[in-house]
Amino acid sequence: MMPMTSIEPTIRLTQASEVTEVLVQDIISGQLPEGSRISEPELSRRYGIGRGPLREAILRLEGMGLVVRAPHVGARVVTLTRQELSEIFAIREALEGIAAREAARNMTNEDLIDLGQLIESHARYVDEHNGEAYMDQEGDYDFHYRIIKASGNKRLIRALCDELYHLVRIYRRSSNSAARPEQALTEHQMIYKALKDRDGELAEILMRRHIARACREIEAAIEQQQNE
Amino acid sequence: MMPMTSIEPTIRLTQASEVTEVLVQDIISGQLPEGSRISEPELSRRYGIGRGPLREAILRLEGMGLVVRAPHVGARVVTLTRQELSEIFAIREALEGIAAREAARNMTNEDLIDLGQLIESHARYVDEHNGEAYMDQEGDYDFHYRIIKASGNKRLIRALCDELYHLVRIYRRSSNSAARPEQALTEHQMIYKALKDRDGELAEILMRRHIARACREIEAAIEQQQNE
DNA sequence: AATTAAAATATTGTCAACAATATTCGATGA
DNA sequence: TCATCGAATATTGTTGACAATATTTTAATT
Repeated sequence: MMPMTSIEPTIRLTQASEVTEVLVQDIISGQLPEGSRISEPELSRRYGIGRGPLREAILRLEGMGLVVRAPHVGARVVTLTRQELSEIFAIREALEGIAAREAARNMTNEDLIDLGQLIESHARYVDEHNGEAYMDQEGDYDFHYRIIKASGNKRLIRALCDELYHLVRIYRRSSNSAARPEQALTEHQMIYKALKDRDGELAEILMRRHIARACREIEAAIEQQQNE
Repeated sequence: MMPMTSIEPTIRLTQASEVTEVLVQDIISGQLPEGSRISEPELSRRYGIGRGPLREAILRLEGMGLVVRAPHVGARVVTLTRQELSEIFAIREALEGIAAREAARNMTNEDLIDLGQLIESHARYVDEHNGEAYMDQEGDYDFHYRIIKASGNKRLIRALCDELYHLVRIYRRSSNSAARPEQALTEHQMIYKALKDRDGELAEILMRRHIARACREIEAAIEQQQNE
């Protein structure tokens, strides 16, 4: 056993999965804007692959909710109305709440230590940069990612990390959402404390409020954006 | 506008979507048992269609979580371990809780009247049948369906009705889960009252407890089933 | 006999052509 | 000029063949 010494782990990804990644990136980056058509012949030419794998990729995007398909008509990049965005956040609130609750039960002590270090590095960053930017919001994602992963619920992880988050990122691209870093940091610290205390109920409540607040901020930002 | 008088609304479904339905039914009915391989050539012959539409159907099943696919190996019907079943119920608890909360805000008065009638018919049924069977559990689904639909959250509806429920139904097939009807009916009535009072918070709490209890019942049934 | 290696087989992944449907463009009429 | 109808075009849906990979069978060696 262990016959081959190949470092390269023979991960010859399939074309369909590769082009799926590319399409996700193109949508999130805005190269394929919201509402734009997904033309099979065009993309087939652009990426130099047949329509078969491309269709598989589009099917996957539909599963992620990044694309809407109509029979005999084709696929379009989803357009996130304000309504839909708030729908997505409602789901996120529910799911991440559960994730926090289960994480409180399932996190290892090592997980907790790592999470504490992450928060400390965020705190330093916010301190040094006078509350600006907050690591381009990536740090926020890190925090949420780790808790979701720590929940140990595979379907939950898939639903949040592989599906919902892409949708949120689409929105984040176009809006320069403020994201008050001190406030967020404080909330993270409280959630962390609840996790460390293994208080799943409290962790859930705090996580839900954290996300609900972020949702309200975004809605306010949209409001403001529309009034200028 | 409105040029054609065709009653038949030109719903010429695509082969892929038709075979998707068939496969879902076959999986839920147990004709394709848990863990069995999904062979493309075999099913292609059996249903008399090409492999293209069949692959699209399999992709969709994967999106629903009914099937697990491995590159260059193929797809298998998912096998629901006890662990996974409890994962699914955790997600259901979170999502249906939110659905109840939003339904309390968005239900029309007519929706409420209809729901009340549904509960009354359930009550009559339980009364007449001395607490047996409870309409093959279909009535329970009806109740949940209506609340989910009434939430008005399209993504939530899709996640619950088009994806999660199929998974629960797979399990229900093999187990003759008892489902104590009086208890369930009482819980339904309480949820209904909260909805009528437009008390979203309470409706959410009650719905979550309702589902958590069902989950515990199922786990107990599994336990018992294994010990015989 | 058991284990490994190699060939044969079967299955999945991909491609290119064809069929069915939708969209676009232009012609015709009022 | 505008609306409506029809032909032309383009796109999606489907098929069958081929390529790449995995699985099974067979053969050979220890």
